[in-house]
Amino acid sequence: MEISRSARVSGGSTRQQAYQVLRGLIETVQFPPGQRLSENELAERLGVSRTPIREALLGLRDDRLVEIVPQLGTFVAHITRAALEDAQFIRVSLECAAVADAARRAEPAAVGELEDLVARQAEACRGDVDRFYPLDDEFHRRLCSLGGRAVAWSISQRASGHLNRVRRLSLPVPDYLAEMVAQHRAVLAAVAEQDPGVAESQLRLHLSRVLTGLGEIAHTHPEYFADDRDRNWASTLSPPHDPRSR
Amino acid sequence: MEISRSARVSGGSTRQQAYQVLRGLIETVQFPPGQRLSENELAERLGVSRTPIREALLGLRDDRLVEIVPQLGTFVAHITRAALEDAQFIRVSLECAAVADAARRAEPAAVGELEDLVARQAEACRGDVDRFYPLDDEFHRRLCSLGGRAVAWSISQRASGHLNRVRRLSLPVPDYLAEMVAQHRAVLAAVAEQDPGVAESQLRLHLSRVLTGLGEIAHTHPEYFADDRDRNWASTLSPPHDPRSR
DNA sequence: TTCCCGACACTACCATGCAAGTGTGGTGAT
DNA sequence: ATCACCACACTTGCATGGTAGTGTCGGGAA
Repeated sequence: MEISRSARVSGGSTRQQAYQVLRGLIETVQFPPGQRLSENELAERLGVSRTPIREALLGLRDDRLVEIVPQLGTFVAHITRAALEDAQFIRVSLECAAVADAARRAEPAAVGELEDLVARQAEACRGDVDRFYPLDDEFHRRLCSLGGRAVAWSISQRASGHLNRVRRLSLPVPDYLAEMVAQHRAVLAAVAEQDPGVAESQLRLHLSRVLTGLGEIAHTHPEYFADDRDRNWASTLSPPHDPRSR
Repeated sequence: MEISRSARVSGGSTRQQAYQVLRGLIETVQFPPGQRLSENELAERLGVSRTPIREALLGLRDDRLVEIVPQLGTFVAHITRAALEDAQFIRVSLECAAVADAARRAEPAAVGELEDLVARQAEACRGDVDRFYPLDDEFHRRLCSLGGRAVAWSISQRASGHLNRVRRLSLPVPDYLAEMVAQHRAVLAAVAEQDPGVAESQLRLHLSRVLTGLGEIAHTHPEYFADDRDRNWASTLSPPHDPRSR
């Protein structure tokens, strides 16, 4: 897995490439939670020195994707209920606020582009499912940009490392993907009709759907999780949100 | 300004201390926007090597407080309207969502502690005004923790570097501080009455107040600001830089 | 006087060396 | 057989050296 093959296309500095590669390996669970990450070993395998590796790992630590213990080692972070709750809170808060702004400033041209994107998602459901996730991310990113809140997506994405891992662990059931597409359509329709309230509540519903399969995943892959309490994941993770707020 | 005198008390690694020191110097505008920051010079002045300085600067780049131009230099970021809007959006979105949760789970004991805190703020208004800002931060931090959303404050604080600078530039008019305290009381009252909607709208009103003096500050300190549209020298000084991918 | 151009000083990026601390496994004593 | 202990291998944190690229400034030509 040399860096030249994995992500030379992404350009940028060695540090950025290393960050992208490592983040991808962690989010796709190719580096499973708990795995030890040695600066020396990673530097050798990626064909660079320790410095950019080290700096990339510091960034991943900010994302709570790795845990660095001085003089001991660096480890891929276990999935915890607290981390998932935090990530979900950040994502819902930022993206819902962003989509509300998007609904207020909805431009027909941009909405049309998003509809095309959703149509491509519907195709990807039936074809290669690995193509769905990038389209999903692209949808949410442009939804934020639509309201002039591109920063919402960048922060949300940065904080959603744990969520992306459980998303990857979820088996891509076609029905599930079709439901995603339908929810995207619902959000987009509300945006097109310039109804911030409905757009926000629809997006909130959509985002809460990501964690529904969590209990099952925690059961099939217990070694990926670190219980910071009980294992009652699904019950507390989608708290009854007040739909009337805001 | 050796690191041993400035922040040895903060403990932690050299990198964390360097980050704290530099962030403080930037937020208090002792390092004014546009100032050049040389790794070598900072390392010498703080009495450490370039490595922890460099890593601290990378963190400050994530916070958008410095701009690193490869092979050219590192500069304290100018204050821009876009950066302020982004920071404000993040802060409002996260803290409003957090305070809504706080209102739902309001515990009388914790509310009482916050009332004590507000009382101390009222004292600080008349006394040393420099004591007000830490109390202000503490109030917002504990408000987030109250609803189990401590992460909201940590992310908000990390993103609020630009806001903290304009706060520092605002002259501490006593009336202004008194108004802050009154708004804190209003938010807290809504939380105590377990009214998420009012708590959220009151906090939104309070947070929007921070930027009211912005126009005047931009007039008295034009050199600290960079119009993010024209001004030729600014475009060459902040060239189209890699869109934060770290 | 004005303009072009080249040497220079300086930058951040990356590579590497050294030091302090921790877990482990083997060895010796009991 | 069991336990204590010590040396070793390995870790990250920090210091330092080398490299490619950029802006600056001064000298020479027009």
